[in-house]
Amino acid sequence: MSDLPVINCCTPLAGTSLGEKQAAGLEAVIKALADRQRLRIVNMLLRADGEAVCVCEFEPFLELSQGTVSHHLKVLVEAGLVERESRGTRSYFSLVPGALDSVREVFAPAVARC
Amino acid sequence: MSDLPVINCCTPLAGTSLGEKQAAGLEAVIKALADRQRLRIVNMLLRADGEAVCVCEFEPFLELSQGTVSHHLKVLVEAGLVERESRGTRSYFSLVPGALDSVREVFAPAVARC
DNA sequence: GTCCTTCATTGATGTCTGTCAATGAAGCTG
DNA sequence: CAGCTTCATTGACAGACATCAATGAAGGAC
Repeated sequence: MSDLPVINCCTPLAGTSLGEKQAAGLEAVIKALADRQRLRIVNMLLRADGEAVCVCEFEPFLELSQGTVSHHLKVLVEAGLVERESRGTRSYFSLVPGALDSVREVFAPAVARC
Repeated sequence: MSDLPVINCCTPLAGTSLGEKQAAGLEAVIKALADRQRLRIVNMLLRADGEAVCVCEFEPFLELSQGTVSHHLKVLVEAGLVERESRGTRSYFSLVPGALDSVREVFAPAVARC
């Protein structure tokens, strides 16, 4: 599982026939979002409006063990939706600009795109 | 697992703090989309442009056993994304109008909505 | 240097899920 | 009616995944 490119723009679901391989790529990104705790993480990051958020802020909100929080963040990073930044002994996370937009576009109707 | 209402409009992720319960509702819908075969089904339905599609058309495209195809369609129906219609001995499926739009709106940025 | 804090990783465990083969139910056709 | 077609459901099984507790790694404070 190398680094997944975030969904290619101009590849909406309504476009041409979706083969197994392309579907698998899309699946990887959507799977990263298909978990309630990770949705809450994305929710926090959206509300932070671009600001990076420290791991220590997620933990009390999610009420999960520290290791589990770290796991969820890793999943989001590997999906290309979130990026990590180290500051001293802490880690800060923020949304990759435009990543969620790409997800949104996948479900756009079959009209003019990009 | 009773019938899931499709995501409420005006409930974007960028809105207020997402609790466990709300996150679980969203999770259910996105989980239904987080499978490559179901993505391909949605892809076919989008390309059908509102027309209902027979099960027997999905099967050769997906190259899965008939029972598995039936399973995937059931998941999409229970998520509120797709609806089933019986004609004689056949079943036809189509996208629930607006359902994907609701998914899209969930990932909208924190600006003007609805 | 030693200690503490913060985070990542590992290993273990129980649950969920995608798949198939087999069976069941419901509608046509003759 | 009997037989056939189409689809849904069931049972079984392997693989994936969310979670925790425990351990490891790296940076700051003293």
